[in-house]
Amino acid sequence: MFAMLFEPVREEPDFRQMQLEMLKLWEASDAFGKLVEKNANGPIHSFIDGPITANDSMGVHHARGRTYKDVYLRYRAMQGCRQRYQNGFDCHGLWVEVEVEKELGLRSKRDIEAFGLAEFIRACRARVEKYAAMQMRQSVELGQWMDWGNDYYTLSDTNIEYIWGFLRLCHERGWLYRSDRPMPWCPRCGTSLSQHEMLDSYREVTHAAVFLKLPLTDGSGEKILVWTTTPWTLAANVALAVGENMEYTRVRQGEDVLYVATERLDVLQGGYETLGVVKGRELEGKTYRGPFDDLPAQQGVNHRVVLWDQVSAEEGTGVVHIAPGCGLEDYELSKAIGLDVVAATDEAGLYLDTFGPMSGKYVGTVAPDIFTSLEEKGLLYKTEEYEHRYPNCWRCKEELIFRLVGEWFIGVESLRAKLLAANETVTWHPPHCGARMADWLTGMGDWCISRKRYWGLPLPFYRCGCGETTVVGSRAELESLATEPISDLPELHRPWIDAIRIRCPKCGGSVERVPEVGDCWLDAGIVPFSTLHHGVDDEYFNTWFPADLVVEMQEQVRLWFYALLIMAVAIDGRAPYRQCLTYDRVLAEDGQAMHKSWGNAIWMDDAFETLGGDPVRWLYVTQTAENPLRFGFGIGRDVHRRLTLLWNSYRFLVMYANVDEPRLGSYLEPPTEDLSLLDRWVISRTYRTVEDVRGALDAFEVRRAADALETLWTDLSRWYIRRSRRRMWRAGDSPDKQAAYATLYHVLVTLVRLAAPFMPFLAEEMYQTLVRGIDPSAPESVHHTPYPEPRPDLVDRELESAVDDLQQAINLAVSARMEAQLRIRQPLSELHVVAPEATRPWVQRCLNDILDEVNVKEVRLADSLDALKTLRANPEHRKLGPVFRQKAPAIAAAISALPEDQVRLLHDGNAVTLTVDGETVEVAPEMVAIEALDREGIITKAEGAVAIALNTQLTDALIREGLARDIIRHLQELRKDAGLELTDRITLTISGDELLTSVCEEHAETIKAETLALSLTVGDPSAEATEVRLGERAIRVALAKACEGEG
RNA sequence: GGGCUCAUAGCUCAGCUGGUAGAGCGCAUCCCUGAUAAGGAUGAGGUCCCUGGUUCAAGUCCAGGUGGGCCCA
Repeated sequence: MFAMLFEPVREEPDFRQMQLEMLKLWEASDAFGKLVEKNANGPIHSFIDGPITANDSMGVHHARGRTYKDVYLRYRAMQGCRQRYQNGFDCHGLWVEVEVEKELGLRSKRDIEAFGLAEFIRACRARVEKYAAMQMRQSVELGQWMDWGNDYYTLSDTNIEYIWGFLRLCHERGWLYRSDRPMPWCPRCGTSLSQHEMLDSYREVTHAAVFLKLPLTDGSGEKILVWTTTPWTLAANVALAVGENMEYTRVRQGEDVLYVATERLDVLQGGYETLGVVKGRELEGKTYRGPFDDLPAQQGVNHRVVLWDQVSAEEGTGVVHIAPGCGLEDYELSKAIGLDVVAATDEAGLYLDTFGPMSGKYVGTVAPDIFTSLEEKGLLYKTEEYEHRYPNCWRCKEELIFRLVGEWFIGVESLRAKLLAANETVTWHPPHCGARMADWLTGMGDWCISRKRYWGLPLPFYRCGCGETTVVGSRAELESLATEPISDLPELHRPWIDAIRIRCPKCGGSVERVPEVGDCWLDAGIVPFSTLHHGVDDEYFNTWFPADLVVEMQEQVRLWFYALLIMAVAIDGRAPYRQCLTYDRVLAEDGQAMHKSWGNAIWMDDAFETLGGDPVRWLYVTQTAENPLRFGFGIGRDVHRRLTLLWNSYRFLVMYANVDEPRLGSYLEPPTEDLSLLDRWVISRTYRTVEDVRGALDAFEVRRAADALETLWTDLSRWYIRRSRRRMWRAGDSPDKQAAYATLYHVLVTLVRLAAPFMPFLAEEMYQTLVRGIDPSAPESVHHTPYPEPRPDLVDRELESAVDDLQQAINLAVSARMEAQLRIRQPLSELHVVAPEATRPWVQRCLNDILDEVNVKEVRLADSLDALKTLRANPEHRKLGPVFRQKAPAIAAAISALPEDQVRLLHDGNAVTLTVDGETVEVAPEMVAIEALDREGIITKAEGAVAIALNTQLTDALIREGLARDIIRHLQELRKDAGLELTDRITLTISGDELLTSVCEEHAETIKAETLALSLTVGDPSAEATEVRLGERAIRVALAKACEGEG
């Protein structure tokens, strides 16, 4: 037994096992390290990784972006690029705090402080470390080649210091300010939410809305009808707003005279009398008695009617209740026209102690008390259930309130134009994300950067009683300003940082840090600077900044992409990225969103276990990035099946090459000797695919690249291998066989190298077997080989389109056979093929393929099928009538009866002379419509420019040959059942009726050759013979493995 | 209310710069078979969401509308 050429390949691919084996191989050979070394002097390709929140095990939705990232890093690496490969973990923020609170059984900020901040922070850090490690393992399993161990963590002091530097810069430029503003506020979490965090927060809820009548204080006794869906804010009312040009109707209802917008009169309950109408501007300046004027908080407030262009008549009464302490728009209006501002609640959503009997009550449940109070004061008109969209806390689902709080902001107005200009320099894929960014930049408000929480970067702001605010820009600066020498500051986090006080540079007073931490988008946005050593190593920074590529989810446009852009433009003046590739969400298989809490999320580990790494990746890359994508195991099975097709081609080569031990040539250089048209065709297809894949990847159309690959291996399997099987199967050596092997080998290896960035495990497995296994001097890993280069000289589009026509002809012929109910194994006598001018010479050279596939004895190329059809002339009565008048009917009858040779003349454009009723008339071609009919025994079919005619008539010889093929087919089945190897020889003894035995004798040589039989004896087989049924008939067969040396 | 996006075969989706509709899956019928728990062919007469417009020609461009999705307000 000689050594096999290739390591044998298992029958079915096991993608999970392959994944684990290749990971082991890479680890053992330090494949990634060697790649980095190999490309150390290559052209720079700078990719910056968006940090993943290290707060949970990864779900498959994380794999989408990570797959894209890895595809591009591997693609560029195979092009020789030098890259940084730094992965990032996002560490801070409420996400982590909320989970840690759950773990520790804490329910509020008070609980956390009682528990002890230092312990809490340590628990947060521990959670981040735990999940960062898990995510790293999962990412490695996905096949991501990153510089693991050299990851950046946004919790690092370095990252924090870079943000401090940025904040000080903002302060120096006058962008940083603190302001009281009504912020969306979660009473449970005790913090405001940023614009970023408001996403997904609105949901349909039903609230009790109230209509109340507020009396004017001009002595008229008239009242204004007002409506609100947030009754608790009435206690902070300072004004009523009306539309300047809106019309209000004065109505009498019982004791009351009410003002209501004319368009809203239907809100009135019961009958009323119309007294007149006024425009909103006529109401301006009127004063009224507020609903809670008796409260301490309301003392000194001047309640009046104001004009506002945002008042609409679509709901309520056309009069808007204004409480600047409880709503953003209200607050902005108050700033614009100088209204009083009344703050209403504390951190937990409880009324402040200036609210009399309501003090300490929770605003979320106070509505009934409010209604009672209004009722008692005679102000209540009516209440109703009202359904509307209202924001909830994205984390704990508590309904948000708006609360006047002091927060820190970065003013963006002076940056807006620069940001828009910088965005113009970025190439977005898809382009509309650029438009989305521009839209966001145009409408964005100032960036609220403070969070009243614990686990986050500490804002380095120190507000002195003297009015001076100091922004510390670095740890060194902190040390120089500190009141005491800093001896024990383990990290730049709360609570340790809170203990450091600084000396006010202006007055020398001792100042403590503000309690707030920063928005975690500051953490992520600073990454290009903190990881590229900005200001420390300029050469390094300028080498890698801006990034050539950033790949993130679409929703990150407003988030990370935005944070990156604003910080980079502020610090450096340039956009931090050149190309941005975005992708959409991952949905469950049924199109629903995936939610942990809905139980329909799929964890990465489960997906690996069930599908394996490459199928997960392939599922992603074969979908359009910019559209939402469905992920599920049903879809996964489909992907598995498609990849199996590629596996089968690989297995085919290995199996046959191990039998034949052919010379395979270089995997890098396409073969040139003794190539058949089929070989040239598949080589052309391969190199056209090289062009397509590179083109698509360069255009960031990953799906198009993956589709091109899949089409190639489909063509390879369904046509090249299908048509080459017999070339390999043939015994002995021949130039044609060598060419077939060399071609299949080169094409498969090229395909695998092209596919390597997409399916790193399968590609590696195939490369290891096909290349490394027989050539130890080849690169250690497929990922170390250069990405295949285009070879336009080998691409032959004419040949490819000829093969298309050829396949078309074969399909038509097979379809015709189906119609005639003639199975393929039954040989037929002849097939006529019409192919277009351009491809005919090629088709001519491929007639053998047609002979085989259609199983006919002869194929003829024809210009047209007309000669094979019966032509009939049908009279065109409209044309005949005007010319022949009364004779027309007779002439029409004569035309219908024309012999075919005459019809053919007409068909070719000639006139024909007829004798009708003894009279000679001439019929012109346009007077007839020619109809072509299939002749008995011939079926024709046409599609596009290709047509065929199949002769379906059987002869005795054809039938006998068909039987021989049936016999061969069954003998092969018996061979397999007997567990014989491909190359085992056999002996055959067959008995049967006279017809079958004579067929066996007649076709003995063919039967023996096809079944590797050394002998075929017609006679009485032994008792162990198997009966084989052939339709109505049967034969008995004894099949035995031939002994060594026999024959 | 504003911005973006999608609407193509039973299902999931392709269709680049306009030229007589495609793939995979499912289903049905059939074929092939030493790659074989693979592979192939054919089929369902698809209003390419609707209405207008540009054009010799429009899923493909333009306008308006309808219905999903995402986001902003």
